[in-house]
Amino acid sequence: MTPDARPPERVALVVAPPPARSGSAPAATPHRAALVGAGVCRVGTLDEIAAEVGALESERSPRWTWWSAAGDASPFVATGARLARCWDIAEAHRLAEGGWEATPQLAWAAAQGLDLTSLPRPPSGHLFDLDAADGAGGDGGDADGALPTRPGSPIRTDGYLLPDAGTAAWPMDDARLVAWAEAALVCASAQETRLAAAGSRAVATVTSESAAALLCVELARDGLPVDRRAAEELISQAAGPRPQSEADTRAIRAARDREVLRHAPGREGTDLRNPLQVRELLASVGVVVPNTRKWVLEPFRETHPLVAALLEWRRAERIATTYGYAWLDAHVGPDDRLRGGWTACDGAAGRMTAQNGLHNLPTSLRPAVAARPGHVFVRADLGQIEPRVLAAVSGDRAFAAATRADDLYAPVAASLGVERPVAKVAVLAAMYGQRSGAAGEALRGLERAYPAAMAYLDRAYAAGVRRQPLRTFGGRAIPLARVFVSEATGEPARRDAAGGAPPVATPPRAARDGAGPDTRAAGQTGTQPGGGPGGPGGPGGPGGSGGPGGPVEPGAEPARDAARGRFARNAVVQGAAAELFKAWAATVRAMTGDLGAQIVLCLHDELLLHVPEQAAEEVRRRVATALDDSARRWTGSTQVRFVADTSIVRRWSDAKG
DNA sequence: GATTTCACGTA
DNA sequence: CGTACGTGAAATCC
Repeated sequence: MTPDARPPERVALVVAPPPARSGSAPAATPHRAALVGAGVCRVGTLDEIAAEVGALESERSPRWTWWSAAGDASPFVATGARLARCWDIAEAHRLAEGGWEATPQLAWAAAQGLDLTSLPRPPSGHLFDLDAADGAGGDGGDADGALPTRPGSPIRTDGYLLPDAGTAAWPMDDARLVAWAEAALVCASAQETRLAAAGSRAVATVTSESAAALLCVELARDGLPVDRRAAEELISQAAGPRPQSEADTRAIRAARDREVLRHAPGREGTDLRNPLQVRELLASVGVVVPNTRKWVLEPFRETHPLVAALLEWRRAERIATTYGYAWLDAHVGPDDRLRGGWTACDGAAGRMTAQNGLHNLPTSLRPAVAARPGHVFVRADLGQIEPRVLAAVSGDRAFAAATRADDLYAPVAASLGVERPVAKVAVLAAMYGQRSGAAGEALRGLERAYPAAMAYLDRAYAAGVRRQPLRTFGGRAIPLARVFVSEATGEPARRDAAGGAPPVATPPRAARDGAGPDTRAAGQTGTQPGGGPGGPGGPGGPGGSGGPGGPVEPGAEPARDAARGRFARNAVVQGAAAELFKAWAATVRAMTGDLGAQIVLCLHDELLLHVPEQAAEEVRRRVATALDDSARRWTGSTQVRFVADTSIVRRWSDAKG
């Protein structure tokens, strides 16, 4: 199909944001779009531009370039357009700079090498913005007095973008729309130049991350096919029949509660949804626990019938509240598709995320995910992806040799002279951090057998502790400045709201500007924790550079430091696995679209495709081929083998490999 | 009304 | 055998 080997031409595709809403009027859909590049410059209605997009796609297959897929590609995806190659400026920015915020203003400034700490912000007050939309509707500058370089341009004389360019507060006429598209071209090119200069494989990563972001828009559009009647049946088994009224709801709830409370005479008033009261309830029957979590209670199952009843109650309550009828009604459309928002990368290591239960649907409900008549699912799981990824990113020859086995742990066990389960635990402990050290001996064996892989993990850990810039194999910056743990327990590690940032829902960062001590001020020379893969495991010590020298910094806090170290060690593996997965998903998307296949679910190491029955075998073959192709491109070699278990099923729950 | 804590589902 | 994510209910803090 591809006519030649030249890199595809960039064509910017942008849409005007919906006009500022007046009063309580609902936000309108964008109605105009622009397309600029490859010798073409068009402005028009969405329909007009969609026709142009279709023609260009089939004739030139350009590198569609947009500020973000969600903002600019959605209207075209909605019409059913299938676009092959793209460059997503927001995703490129997230990759290069870390964190989640990726407005055009921020991405532009970073790409231009401008100081991010003095990024111009819009006037601020919300009420104020409405006035600004009218009053400053001309090409007025903002408070800084910085003016556009020329009428209609979003670029200020000081090099930054106008703070409200691209928003409803900067209403776009056709001239502005074209300038907005031209700015996207400039920004993307600058991003590419910077990424290429860094000498990494980051440019390739951006293209697959961009494809993943476009896939996310398609996933949100298409949804996951659900057998509604099967879902209702499963829910009713767990949570009882669908309530017909408020009173009915209360009665069913009370009945469920009674099954537990009858084991505690005299305490029928306990609110089972209140953990404190539950703890007291348990204490009253002699079960004294620090908290009432499932794994804490599990050992007490036989101690008192109340415990078993409570655990069963929790299971039912989970279905009733989170995955019950309300969930079904809210998120499964009239076409029997479960829909939620998707993001191409989380704020930490870069995995995909999904909302509305798409990523944490209890296995007990999975039989309800069923192919439509005339269709089947092709499901594919990557096997042992994380240790295989570690072999690739660390360049460890011996570990790479182990990946040639279908079961990687078998040769590892042989090398260490231990049983397979011991080898497995040791590898997992090495990758994820051993806190309750069990496999000490086996770990030392790993150090001897696979020194490069272990050193890679150690370097990541050290970089995390020292807050040194760190990147995944594919070039994604890992945000280390913001990881902390709650001091007391030392347990729950979380990122603060500024950086890690929730993707779609309820961004609570409304008035963020402090944003914490964002350490990416200057260079951001991210280092990978290991030597390049091509090189002979060259242990080119990254952190080196003298750095803080002493092992303990002034403000060192062991609990937090260790948590950051574990986070970093996990992130370089998990994040690289996410990169490979997305490259695979993008390749599958590209290779199977012509057969009518639709990717309907991405689950970290698993793909679910909805395909016409007669195409199933061919799709299954191509999914496997796609893995070989994307793995070879991603690793740059054939040393590390990746394996996928693929099957053709009618229900998601069928035939787990 | 927004944020935090607890709990639990997935990988 | 740890990290990450999203969700809901209740408690807590303005």
